[in-house]
Amino acid sequence: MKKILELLSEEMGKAFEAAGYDGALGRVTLSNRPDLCEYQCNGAMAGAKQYKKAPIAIAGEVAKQLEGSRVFSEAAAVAPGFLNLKLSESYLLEMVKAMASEPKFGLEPPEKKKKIVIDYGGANVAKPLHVGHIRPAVIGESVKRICRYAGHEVIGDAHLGDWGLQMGLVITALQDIQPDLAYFDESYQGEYPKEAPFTISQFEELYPAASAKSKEDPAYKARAMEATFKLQSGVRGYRALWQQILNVSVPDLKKNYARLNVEFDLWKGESDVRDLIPEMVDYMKTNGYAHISEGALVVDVKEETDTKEIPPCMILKSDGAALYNTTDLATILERMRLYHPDEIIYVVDKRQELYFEQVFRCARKTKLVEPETELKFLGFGTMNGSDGKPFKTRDGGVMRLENLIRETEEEMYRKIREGRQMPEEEARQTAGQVAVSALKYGDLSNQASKDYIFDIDRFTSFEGDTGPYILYTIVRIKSILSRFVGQGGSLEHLMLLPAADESEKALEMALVQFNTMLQAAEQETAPHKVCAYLYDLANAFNHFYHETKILSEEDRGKKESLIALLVLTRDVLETCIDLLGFEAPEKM
RNA sequence: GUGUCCGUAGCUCAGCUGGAUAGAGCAACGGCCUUCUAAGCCGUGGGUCGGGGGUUCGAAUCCCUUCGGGCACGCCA
Repeated sequence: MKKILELLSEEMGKAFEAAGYDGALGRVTLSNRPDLCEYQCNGAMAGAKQYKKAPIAIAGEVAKQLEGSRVFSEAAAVAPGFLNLKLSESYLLEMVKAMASEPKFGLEPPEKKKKIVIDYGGANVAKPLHVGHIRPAVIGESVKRICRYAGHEVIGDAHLGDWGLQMGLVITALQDIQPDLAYFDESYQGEYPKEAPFTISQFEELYPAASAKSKEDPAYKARAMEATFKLQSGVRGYRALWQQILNVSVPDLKKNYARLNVEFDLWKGESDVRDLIPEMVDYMKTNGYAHISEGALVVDVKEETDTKEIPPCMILKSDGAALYNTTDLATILERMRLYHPDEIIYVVDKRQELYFEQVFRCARKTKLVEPETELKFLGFGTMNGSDGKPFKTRDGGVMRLENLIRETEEEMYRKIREGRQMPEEEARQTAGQVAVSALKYGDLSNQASKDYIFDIDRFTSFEGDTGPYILYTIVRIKSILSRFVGQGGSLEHLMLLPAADESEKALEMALVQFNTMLQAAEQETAPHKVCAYLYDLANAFNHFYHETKILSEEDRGKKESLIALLVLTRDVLETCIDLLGFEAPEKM
């Protein structure tokens, strides 16, 4: 179905035309003065100059055309030329009914169904996830769900960092601890053991220690680089050990992502494109795209229209080694071959914007992608502590993601135990769900591109614009519905009646905004719009709830209508939280 | 230096294809539970939208300028 503002604008446009004016002036927007009206149209003021007429006169003529309208119950011309509008309850009811009966609450399918690859998460093998990984995971997952809901085919790829120096570091560190392992014996010909010679918890110390050591000790770093080189050049033992590291690390990553309801369709990594690199480099050379500059192989990507200097995109370092650019470009090549996407979205730290600009230009210039392939950079800001600086633990270290989640769960559990009577096990489970909502909503309600301040007390609060508040609202609805069913009521085939009061009408108007909101969220890849909508809708519901007695309503038809409205509200709220990547418990 | 993003209430943030009295939440204060979850609802106070200029009937929103801050700027990812 069409969006409400489009329908209202069409209606208003007809009135403008009937009064002898350009119909395009009839653009209707949500009122910014809810005390005066529900919707407004400012077209009379916009058209005043064109028609050399006082805006109020135009508005008056248009308002006259709307007398007896089935859409607007009120259309008043107000100085200096506003058209203040109220929707008729019967028309609004038609909209709500249509929304309830149509798939996806009246969201129209996209004009063109796209195949989208979304690259998010930013995890590295053998390095535990830390708080810095929460944003790409949470934002990427939500964007994936939003695009998918909007009707596109979406492939989420974790694109693991599994091929760089960090692998060499971990291997070197392992060698120091267990030098006798068969993997390090170059004369060893037999099968390697099936069991990995290490556990995931060992990596937790191994990598940070190795990384620190390599910064201080050049000899150590040289060993790590050599190990990296051996791995990349295919030394048998190193490859086997690398595979063991993946075998241990990837399930652990999956487990941690799963706690945040983050699911990837692909667990590909940088290593997957290793064999494409020589071919790609050769292609860039033979087609004259790449040339040597300061010893390195580069592709120029600057353009006439640039307002700043764009450095060339480096394909190979002066020592001939591949780098991040190389794997990213090869990954684009691979994705085009395997999936041929219409769009690739990168959910990465916004500090990498210039870098990706280079990569995108390079991919275009070298025709790795088609001219119409969209390459989109979705940069996110830093998650800061209350001091406005990147979030740290109390002792100044980097906090593990697992610990952040656990601490949030503990906090939620404590609050639930304080405020509610609930069995231990149920309280634990509920705390888990509410904690995820707190973390995700706290993150997603901020614009992705901005830095934000992580405040655990604020996010876990049940008050205000928080995940727990949204869940609480849903739980309230579920509670009424289950009582209704318990009393023998059915949630099927309920007939909606026109809104009986202002709070009910306001709830319906909020509901009807759904398709508008979702389209904007999808087109702008903006999960925070879903959050803002959720909060508006939850507020509208809670206000309505306060004003309306539902289960004690004696008129059966009216009661069923109220229940139908509750069902719709619940469904929309739950759809929205699913788009953000969390879910509501039955009780809390 | 060049580019880029940001500066809105004490704090955290919306609003930015220009519209009426700039909105929320938190914090502060005051109301509302014999009745569907008060983890809720209603209300009060709190603002030179960093400063200046311009465009416009009208600017937080567009343009210019200035101050303050973040970030990026070829062999890291």
